[in-house]
Amino acid sequence: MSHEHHTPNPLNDRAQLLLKTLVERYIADGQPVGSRALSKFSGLDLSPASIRNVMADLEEMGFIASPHTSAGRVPTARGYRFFVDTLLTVKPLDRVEINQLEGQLQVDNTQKLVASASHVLSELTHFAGVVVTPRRSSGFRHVEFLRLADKRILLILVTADGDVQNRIIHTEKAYSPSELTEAANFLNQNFAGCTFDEIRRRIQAELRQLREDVAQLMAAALNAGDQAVSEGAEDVVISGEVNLLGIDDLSSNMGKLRDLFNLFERRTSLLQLLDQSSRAQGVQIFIGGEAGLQPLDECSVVTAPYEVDGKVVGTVGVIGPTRMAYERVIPIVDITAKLLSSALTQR
Amino acid sequence: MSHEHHTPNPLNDRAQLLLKTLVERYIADGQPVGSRALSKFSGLDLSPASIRNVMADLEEMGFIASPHTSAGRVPTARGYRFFVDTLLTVKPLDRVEINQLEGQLQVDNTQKLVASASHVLSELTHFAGVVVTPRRSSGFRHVEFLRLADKRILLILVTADGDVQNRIIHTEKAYSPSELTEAANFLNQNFAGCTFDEIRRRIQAELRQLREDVAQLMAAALNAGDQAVSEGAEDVVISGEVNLLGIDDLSSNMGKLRDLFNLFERRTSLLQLLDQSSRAQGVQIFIGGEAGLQPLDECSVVTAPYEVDGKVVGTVGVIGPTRMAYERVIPIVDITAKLLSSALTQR
DNA sequence: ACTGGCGCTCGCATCCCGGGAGTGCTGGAG
DNA sequence: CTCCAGCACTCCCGGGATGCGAGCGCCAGT
Repeated sequence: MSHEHHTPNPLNDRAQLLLKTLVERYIADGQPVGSRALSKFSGLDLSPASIRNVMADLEEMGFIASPHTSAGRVPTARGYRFFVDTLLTVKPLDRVEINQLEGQLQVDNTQKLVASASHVLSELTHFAGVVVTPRRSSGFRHVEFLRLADKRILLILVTADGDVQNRIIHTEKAYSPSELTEAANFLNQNFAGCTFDEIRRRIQAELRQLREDVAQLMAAALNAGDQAVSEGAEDVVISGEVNLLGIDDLSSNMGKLRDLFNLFERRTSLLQLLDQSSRAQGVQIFIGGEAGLQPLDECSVVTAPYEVDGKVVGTVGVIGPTRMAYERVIPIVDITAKLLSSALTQR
Repeated sequence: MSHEHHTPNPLNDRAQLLLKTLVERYIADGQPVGSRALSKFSGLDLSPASIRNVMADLEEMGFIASPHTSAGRVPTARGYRFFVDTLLTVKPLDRVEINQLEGQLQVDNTQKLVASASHVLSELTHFAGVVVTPRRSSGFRHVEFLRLADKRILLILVTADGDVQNRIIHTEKAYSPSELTEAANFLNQNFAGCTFDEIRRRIQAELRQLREDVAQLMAAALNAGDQAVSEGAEDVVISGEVNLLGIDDLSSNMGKLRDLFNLFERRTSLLQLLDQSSRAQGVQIFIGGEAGLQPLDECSVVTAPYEVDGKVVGTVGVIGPTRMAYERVIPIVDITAKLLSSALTQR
């Protein structure tokens, strides 16, 4: 019995080094890497022929594959996975870049903040940036009823996290301004800080003490609140999809490209994927179809959750081709998530 | 002297009919139209040979052109122009479709309304829908200061048209709730209905009668108001760009397609184009490069202004390939503009 | 264990070639 | 004068055929 085969463990050092340089070369060039190229760039002093043996092993184990008989090798999804898990060396962003990034975030408004974060991600990576809008903390803070016309009232609702929703209500009765302020004051003074469910429960009791029409008004407000919380709850903001048109890896297959962009419009399934990431902590990477969505076969998604007051409330990420410069994208996503967290926390 | 050449006026009746059917065929098929096809579909009982003579004339006058020697003819930009100006017969939408369209508009909110209008346009035409957000009437209606923390105040501003802006202000001093309501009341009671410029002028006089800190607060509100009016003034909402990926007229030239999508992201130049249309009244059509933007040379833009209370405040439109079914798109854009107008007016 | 060499397999670019579609022109018929 | 059939011509397009280059696997030799 041979005490050891020539591939004792999953991967010996030499194979790892070669896999690493192969992936790096391929990411840089975009073209299948041959044995000669590898022998030049690996640093090891080996002839192409020897390298070919290792490559054959790597192929057998499913880390690399050749598009056709006489092309070089290309990393498979599994190859990329191993690469990012154990071979990759990320270089953190330097201070200047971080400041630059921070400067691009527009902090005056949650919506703007999220939009600018998404935009920054796409600008820096030249791929598509995605941000899942922060989950509402779903508390009630303040309400205002404003009379627009006899039977149309502008409802302004401020949630606990300081976001403002507005909505126009059509009523059956024409309320006077004093009725409106009365109703608003009642809600503001008694229920600030409660969740809408709480309010609904507690209000049942007090409801009969109020004049009927005012009660009706407040019911409308509650409904709007529920709707605002549930519907506005989670959405995903995408920026720079255009960048993906320039990526030749993707734009070769027109059909695939269409599918991809359709995925972006459908939002929901993308949201599902991004929500997965918010359970983990730190940067997470989905390579190729790992996410379970076909349109993404040739894409990778790099995500990181962000938090406010220590609780995860959303996810930022980048969608690009599988062949992306992970060592750059990963820290960018990481930092953006952290900046977004701190910007949201100190509001 | 010959009293008349064989093309007496710009176009005789026969030439017009042939041009019309040629454009219609081309719009339907997408393939260059030959003389034989024309002789079959024109309704005239003419042989291909005779038709060829007319086609030669049409080509000489620049209405049609042939991609290469032995293909049929395709309409030029000028051909399309003549077609839509004098040859086109639009069939108005039937009642059912209008109701359907109206049902898709979400009326509870200006932003939603605009977004849904854009979406509807793209759905119905299978091209890209664009809507320029309504110009602010720039009046002040109501303001609210809400204390978030010691030195951070949520400013809620309602403009005359019932839209709500919100913004977080960082102040040097920590205001008490009563100071905040005082300032808000002062503004609400004295200046409702004024433009921000007016307020600024009139407040100069009264400013010294107020406590300094309160004055500072109101100055912040005014600045926010100005900014809201000017910045939020006009933006363009685009939907269904994805649809354009499927159009083979466009997706053949990958480079052009990129340019087009970049145009969509840059917004500003698109906005300029759409603003032109808001000066005219009724549906307006820009064919090919008529708009002066190269990325659009193979596109047409069909626009119509919409109004609130009889004043034009924005534009809706569709961007698609030059080869589009104008007789369908035109009424769709027209009706959408009208529905949007009435939805905004009765708010 | 490593390497040089050999034969082999593909992809890709090029060229060639025939079929098809459509045109312009011309001469003749109504 | 109008129309039309016929003809020669041009051009696109698709399908082989061919040559080249890149890369691989294998093997024998060090």
